[in-house]
Formats: sequence, structure tokens, C-alpha cells
Amino acid sequence: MNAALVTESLTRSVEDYLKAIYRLSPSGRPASTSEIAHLLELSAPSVSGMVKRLSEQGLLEHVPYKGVQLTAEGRRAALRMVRRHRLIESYLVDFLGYSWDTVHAEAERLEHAVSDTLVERMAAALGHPSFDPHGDPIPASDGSIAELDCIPLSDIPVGRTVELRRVDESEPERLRYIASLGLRPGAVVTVTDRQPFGGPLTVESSGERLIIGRELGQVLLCARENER
Amino acid sequence: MNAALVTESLTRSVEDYLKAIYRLSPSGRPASTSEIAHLLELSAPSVSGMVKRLSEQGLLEHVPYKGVQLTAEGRRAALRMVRRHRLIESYLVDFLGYSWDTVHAEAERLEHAVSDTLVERMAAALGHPSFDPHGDPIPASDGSIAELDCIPLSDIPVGRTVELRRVDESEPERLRYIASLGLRPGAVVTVTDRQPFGGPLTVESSGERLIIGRELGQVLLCARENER
DNA sequence: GACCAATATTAGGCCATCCTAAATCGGGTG
DNA sequence: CACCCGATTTAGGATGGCCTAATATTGGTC
Repeated sequence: MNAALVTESLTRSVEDYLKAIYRLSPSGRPASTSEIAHLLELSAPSVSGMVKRLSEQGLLEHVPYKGVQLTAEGRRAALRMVRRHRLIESYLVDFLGYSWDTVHAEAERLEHAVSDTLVERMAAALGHPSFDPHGDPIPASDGSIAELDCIPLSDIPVGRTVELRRVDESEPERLRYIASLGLRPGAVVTVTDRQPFGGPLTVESSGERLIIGRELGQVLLCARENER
Repeated sequence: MNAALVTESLTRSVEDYLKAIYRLSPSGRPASTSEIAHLLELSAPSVSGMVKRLSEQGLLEHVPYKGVQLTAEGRRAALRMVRRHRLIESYLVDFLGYSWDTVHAEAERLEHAVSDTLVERMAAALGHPSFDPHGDPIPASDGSIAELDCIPLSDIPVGRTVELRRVDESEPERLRYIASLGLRPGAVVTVTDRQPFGGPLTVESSGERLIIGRELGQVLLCARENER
């Protein structure tokens, strides 16, 4: 079976499934049908059917009623899409005036249309970056990816100062709000207070005091303290 | 019927059909099923079926067994695609190091994926150009388009000096060859000899003597003499 | 150890798009 | 002016991807 050939001709849908499954289990732990359905906003039966086809094609390992994992080939294809997505985002922000929060939707469409050549040209124009504007690591063309281990801001003890590394990009609304607070990767943040029972955090960043709800605290990922 | 809504949600296929029909009859003369089929590399029945659906949607005017024309709305959608295509080509050449002859295929895919926002950002980055790298006019967002009237180099009488304006982009091989001769829009060319019966032309351009077959002579479009 | 709720799969349809094979139309020729 | 050939359309079928409704499995609870 020629892996390269299979990977060349994936449909948009298939690319989205693989990316979703990768996202749900970067580590390889099985992803469930309903998780995938939820992420892609599809019905569970649709996912069931597609999963079957993809495992027949050798892109997934499927144990019925248990879950799916990417095969080496599926993972390769998924990482290729992630690389595309993150490089496109970086390019649009750096060269075409896109903002942090609007770039995701555009990249989501473009990632299925660009050629490998174009992706590499964009990478070169950007100086082969390792992280995208949200702080997510960009997989290399060989599939290697820097997996920073980060901890949510909400888990940082009071009094600690940490560097913000990475911000979940999936919800533009939230992203826009985060941007409006001036919190972007690289920002240095000191936790000054933390209310119990899921209450808000109080932090200081570039001299400003910010109140941050628990949900937000969980998607703001920081360097482990010893990495600053 | 809300025209804007219909136009928003066109499929890739539909966009390709509209562009093809526009290309076959920019002036509005009807295009035949087989011409469309040939251009899109599809079977005639496929085209027949799609034409039917599109005329029901109000994008085409179809007289069975006679031909199709774009409606105002169809034309608008087609011009939108042409604008996208030509701006994308221009952008890729100017900013991402694409060559004249490789850019077409990339644009052909991207034109279906970019947002209006992105197109306008690229246009702005380029300084709102009126012509693409092949010399083809770029429709404005309002649908107006500069229609240069050009004549094929093969029709220029011996002894005349003309400016090259526009080069047919449809065949990369041919385009590559043309580029290798140094013949690009703006080049100034003097016809020094013309053989009868479809024989070759001899021309001089930037001090070099070039022999040009009739097929090539027909796709190299020049300014009318009085426009130099 | 039987049952229930949550989760997953199968069954059966729909739509867009493509195809090949078979009918049909229409314009030029004898 | 009847006929025929090429162009076109209709018929019938495949595929990919989605859906809802019905069925099956699993794992925990009494």
C-alpha cells in the first residue's frame, strides 16, 4: 500500500476528521465517536460511518464500541494539516494584517487548498517559525512537534509570576476578549489572588490588574515555573 | 430572491462552471454544452445536468439544444471568481516567489477557499493592480473590467513594432516556453519576417531574434498599433 | 445476575456530482 | 424534402458525505 498516494488525495472531510482525532488525542489515547461528532458538529452515525471507511483505508485503528486512534499514516496526515493550519495563521497575521482572533476561520478553509509548495514558501517568508500566533507549536515537515508542557493559569499558586505561552484558539469570541486584555503569548503575569470554589483569579500583567474567571484561567496556558 | 445569498453559497463545481462559461463567452454569446464539457474536462451529460440546475437557480439562461448564457447574477458570480483568481496569481508572484507559469494551478484551488476579506487584503498589498502577471485585466469588486482590445502577434504586419500585452495562461508548458523567450507583458517586439501558409514569424525583442510558430503567435496578444 | 442509560452502530434516505448508454433534436446534403 | 450525423439531452447508476430512526453494546447499579 503506497502511503504517499493515499495521503495525497484526501478529501476535505477526511482531512477534518484526521485533524479532529489528532486534536482529541495528541498522545494516542483513543477518541470516542461522540467526541469527534461534537468537535466536527456532525451526527454520531455520520462519524461512525466515516470512521469505518477510514480504518479500512488504514488511516485509523478502530475497535468498535471502544474508540479510534490514528495509525502512523493517519497521524502523519493529521500533522501535515496542523502544520498547514498554523503556518497559514502565522502568515496571515504577519503579512496580511489579520488579527489573532479572525485568523482561525480563514486558515480552516485555506488549509485544504494550499499546495505543499505554498506552505513551504510561507514558512520561509516567516523564517520557519516554531510557534503560531496563539503559541501553538508548528509541526515540522518531518512530523516532529515541540510539545511544550504547560499548565493552566488557574493552577498557578498565588504570588507566582509566569510567562503566558499558549491560548486555546477554538472560540473566536473568547479569543477576542483575551486579546482585549492584552494577554498574548509572551505576556508575563503575576497571580495576586485566587478565590476558592472555581472563583476568579486576580492577576497583574504589564502593570494592570485583571480579574479572570475560571474558564478563562483554564485556557491560558503558562510555562511551568521552572522554565522562566 | 436574494441574489447575494445565492451567490454566497456556491459550490466549487458551480464556481468552476460559471467561470468556464464566462471565459467561453465574455461578450454574452451563448456557450455550447460541448465547449463547456471540453474546458472543464467533464462529460457532456454532466454538463447538461448541471446547466439545468443552474438555470433553475437563475444563474444561467438556457435554451435547450442551443446554448447557455450567464444571467446578470451568474455573470457577477463569475467575475468575482475571475477577480479572485487574478489577484491570487498576482499576489503569489509578487510576494511568494511564484513564477509566471506555476501560479495558475495554485490559484485555481485557492480561489474557492479565500474569503472576500482576504482577497481585498491581497489587493491592497499589491496596490490594487488592474492587470495580473499574464496581462489579463482584473475585474474590480463592482464587476467592471477593463477590456483591452488586443491583436495576436501573428496578425502584426512585417516591420511593425508593438508592445506585448497579454499571454494566454491556460497551458503551463507553453507559458514556460514563452517565459524562457523573455516574452512577457510589456515586452517590445518588432516583427521582422512572416512566412506564409501558417509558417513561423521572426521577431526581434530586446536585441534578440526569435522564431515564433503560428500557434504561439496567436496567443501572444499585442496592443493595437495606435496604442503604443 | 438482570436491567438501564449512555454510547455506538446499522438501516435506510437524500443530495450533489460525476459517469456510460440510450434516446432525441436540428441543420446540411443528396 | 427526407435522411443522417453530430450535438444534446434523458435514463439509470455510482460515490461521498450527510441525516434520522431503529437497534445493539457496554458498564454500572440494585
